[in-house]
Amino acid sequence: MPIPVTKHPVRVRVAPSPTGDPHVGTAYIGLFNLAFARSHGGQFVLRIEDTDQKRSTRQSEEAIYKSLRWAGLQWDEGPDIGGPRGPYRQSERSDIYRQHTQLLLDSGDAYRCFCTAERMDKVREEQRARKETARYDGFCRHLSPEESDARAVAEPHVIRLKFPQGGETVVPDALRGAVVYDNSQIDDQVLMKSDGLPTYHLANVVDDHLMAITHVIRAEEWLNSTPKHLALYAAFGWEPPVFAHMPLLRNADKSKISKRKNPTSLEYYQRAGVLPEALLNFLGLMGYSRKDAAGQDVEKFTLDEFIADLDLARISLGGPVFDLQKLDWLNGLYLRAMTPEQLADRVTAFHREDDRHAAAGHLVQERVTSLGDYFDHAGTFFRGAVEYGLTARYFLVGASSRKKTAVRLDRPQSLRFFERAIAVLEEQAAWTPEFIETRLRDICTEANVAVGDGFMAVRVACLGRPTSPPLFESLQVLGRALTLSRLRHVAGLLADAQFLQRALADVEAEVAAARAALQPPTPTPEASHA
RNA sequence: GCCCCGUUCGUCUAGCGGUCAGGACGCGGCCCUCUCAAGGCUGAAACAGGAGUUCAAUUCUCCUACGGGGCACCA
Repeated sequence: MPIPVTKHPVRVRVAPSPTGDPHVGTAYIGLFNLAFARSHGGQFVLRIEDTDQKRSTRQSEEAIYKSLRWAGLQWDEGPDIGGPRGPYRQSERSDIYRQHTQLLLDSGDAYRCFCTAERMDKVREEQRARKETARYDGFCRHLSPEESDARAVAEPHVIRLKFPQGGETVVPDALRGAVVYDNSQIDDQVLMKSDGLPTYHLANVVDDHLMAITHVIRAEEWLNSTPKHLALYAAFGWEPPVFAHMPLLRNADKSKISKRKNPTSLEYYQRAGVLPEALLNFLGLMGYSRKDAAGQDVEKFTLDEFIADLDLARISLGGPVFDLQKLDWLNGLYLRAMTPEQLADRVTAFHREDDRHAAAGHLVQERVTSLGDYFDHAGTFFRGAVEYGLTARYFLVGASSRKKTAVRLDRPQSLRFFERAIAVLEEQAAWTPEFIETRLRDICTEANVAVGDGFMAVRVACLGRPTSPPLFESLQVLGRALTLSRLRHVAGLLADAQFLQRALADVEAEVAAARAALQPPTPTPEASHA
């Protein structure tokens, strides 16, 4: 089934929400959107969905630009570069949403809802008690226009879509055909929040239309809300775009990819020395595959080749597990394909453009004995995961203490200690040594362990060694993305009850092998007879 | 709980009624080799289960199971 392309030019978009780190899922969806646009001579738009005032930050927005550019996903129109259909930041489009909401109010396709949060909670509770689907009960749906207008003056309210009751809605999905929904399953979605800002559903439909988006290629998590979007297009009298819902990237346990179980921040990959072309190549293998003219599977390809080949209809819908091992292999393939000069240039550029060196130099200066010695001390700042051998024993918080009275945590307690550390360091705050130190001290106190012991556990987890420059400055240099990924990695290791035993067994095996190598060779029977 | 989507080696996938079910990562073995990688060769490894349609089902239909997603004044 070919993807319908009736309108020209093709216009697609990626619409991240600037809440937290730039996400690898954004790059994944961005890649397919960009490639689709390019392969049809169309445009790729970046829109910032910052209607959640509480969580959106400008800092996160900047990080998204930086990371998407790094990855090589350059947009044709966006908040930072403008374009004919702007503004591209939803927080700057409030008037547009207000006008369109008024249109729906006037036409009777939307209505004001004065229900309080308390009432909504109660309704939901009752529905749950009766084992019904929790949905809005339509309490305000039939208020008279007069009452609605009168109360609107003083009472806080939201505006809801009057979703058709009865019948069904068919979502034509370009990847899976017609998906049918019973309208009774769908409730009256809030379109405008009481703060006067639109919800995703309204903003997304209005913007997609005004920005002349022809194909909405987005993650599968949106499939179930598409009937509401279709209802909005209908209420406005607009022609809906073509929808294609991509499978969700998964963790190893098949759940939706999450930072708990995978590095999801694009900054992580950049700072871990992953080549952007390798990352895109890898993402292009998720749910998709290609063959060469001879029918052989092709694993390695450039963005241009991906674009030339792209056929959305070939996307496989099973959720692909994001496998770092294969990414590593691909990255190595790219590195090996370079000439030595190219490799040197890339390494040099990677380091020259990296802000870690200025601070790392400061930390390492007192410890280096030569220029070449530098990376012995600073190398850990420029890698992804670190390997732990015998040092894994420090993960049992307290294992480093020489004081007999010191508290030592067992494995589950240590795991909780690390989880706590992750939680406090995740907090949206400036990534400074002061912030890190304060938070880590707090959790040591909470856990009732000596700060030296707690810090040692974190040091080994994040830097790989029990000796390092001052911890907090080091973590600052390492950066939030790498620090958290290493802490999460260790938490994952600690979650395995057998991990430490296995690490110990590995070490013992190594020692045994070394010992065996030291033994004089036993004379062979032949030798002794001779 | 309700709704929706999905299900081929551990993982990414090819397959679109008749195949020894192919490739890739990872894993094992062998070769190459001063080490380690890389590279070459090679091995183990999958159609979730059950009905039906058909001369023939991995492929089509239905049911079940399992996985995922959604059911917010978050996106």
